[in-house]
Amino acid sequence: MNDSQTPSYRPLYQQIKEALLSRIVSGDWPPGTFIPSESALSQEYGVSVGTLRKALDDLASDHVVIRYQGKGTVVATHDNDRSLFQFFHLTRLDGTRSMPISRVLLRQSRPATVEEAETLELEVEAEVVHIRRVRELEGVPALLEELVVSAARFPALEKEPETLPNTLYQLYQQRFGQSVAKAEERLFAVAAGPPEQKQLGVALGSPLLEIRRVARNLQGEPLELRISRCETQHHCYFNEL
Amino acid sequence: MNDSQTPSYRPLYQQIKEALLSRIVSGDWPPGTFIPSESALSQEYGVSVGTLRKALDDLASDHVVIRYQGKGTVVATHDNDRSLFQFFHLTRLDGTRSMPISRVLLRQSRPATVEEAETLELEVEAEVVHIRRVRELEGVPALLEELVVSAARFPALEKEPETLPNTLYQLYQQRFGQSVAKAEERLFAVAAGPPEQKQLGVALGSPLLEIRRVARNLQGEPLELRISRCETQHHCYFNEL
DNA sequence: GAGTGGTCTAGACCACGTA
DNA sequence: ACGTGGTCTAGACCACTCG
Repeated sequence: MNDSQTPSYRPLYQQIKEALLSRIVSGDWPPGTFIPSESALSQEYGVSVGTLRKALDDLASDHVVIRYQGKGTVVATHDNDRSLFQFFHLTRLDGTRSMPISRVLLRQSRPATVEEAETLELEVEAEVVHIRRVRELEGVPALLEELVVSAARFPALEKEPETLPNTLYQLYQQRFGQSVAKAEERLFAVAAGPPEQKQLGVALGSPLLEIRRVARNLQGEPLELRISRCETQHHCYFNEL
Repeated sequence: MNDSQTPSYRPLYQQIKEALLSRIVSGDWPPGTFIPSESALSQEYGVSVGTLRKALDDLASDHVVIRYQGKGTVVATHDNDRSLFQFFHLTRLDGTRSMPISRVLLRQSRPATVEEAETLELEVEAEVVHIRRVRELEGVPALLEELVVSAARFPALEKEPETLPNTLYQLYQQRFGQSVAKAEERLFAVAAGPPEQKQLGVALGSPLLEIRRVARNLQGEPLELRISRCETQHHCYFNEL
């Protein structure tokens, strides 16, 4: 994936791609705005339309921008349907999706644990915001979620309005200028403990699906560590290969 | 994904892509062979190199062919490293992969259950081959796998040499001309039963990760139903979003 | 050096959305 | 009617592999 070697040759379209990406990251083109047309950009950078096009196509396949024929190219947001479902793999048994409804149980600021600091690449005991919530699918509590972000990167997140939006990533993007661009998930099977017993109404020790996700921004820096525990009687984690 | 609408307009490169795909499916170009060069194919089909190139790039991103600069374009096989790992998402906790070692416990031909017939799109009680095996990771039994395929599509599979290869998909491809091109996986958390207790050495009722996979060929027809139950103390299911 | 895929160009036309 | 992205062309040169 990463070339630590000096590439000794770097295609023009990749340089253009980087230039465009840096303008997006810098806030020059905020999420949701239309960027200049292909021909305008190709003139600005002094390259052919085809080369600029390849750069934009690359960004589109990375979900950084979305192209609409006849309209233009827009910087991706987290309220686009496609973007919403990029990070939510829990579906009904037949593969259809449904929107979860969230209820926040805990919101606090505290020092990071060693594991959290390491994962989020923070100083030891740096301040983090910790949120715990239950998410319902089809009206049934299905998920117990713990999530942790850097308090420095998301200042006063714990003081946000009582009703956090369902899609936290939208909040990260709009309030803090941090777009979740990619994530890694590790899945485990674990036994339900007292918290899950209480919140999800499952038996102590019954099997749950644990999803540990590290969400990253456009530059690849870790933004959020999220641990979800999910009951899989009515839903499952769906993945296409 | 699917256009059930009459498209009323179909880009040339998509038609070319289909034509190339049909030649691969038909066995005209078997897996592992190099197909003609871009310029040769563009002449044959009477289109520009750019158009033919776009068709090939599409097939490459579908993992149907693999392109090597300076060498040529080869029909994908299941012994390429990349193809091997497309369907195997179990990794060590740090995300690194290791090759599993398989031991077959059972191999029999029998009528399909209702669920199997439905999933594999077979007549009720059509004959299927059923294989059960244990797979070891790092020398520790980690997976108990049940898999079922159509006996008509894989004739005499149950009489294959005693030592089935580790990568069954390679066997499907080489012996039966069936390439697994894509798959859907559904993940659940389940409690270990007596078989898992015996084969994996885990406690009765301990949580296991269940992976239900339907593997499909290039045409999208279901080839194999596979149910794996996995212990997640030393390994996990890894997914990048 | 010959052949392959990868990049880059310049320009034409098409399909789509909006006004 | 106009501007956008999508397709298609023809040709040049570059980087890589191999004999």
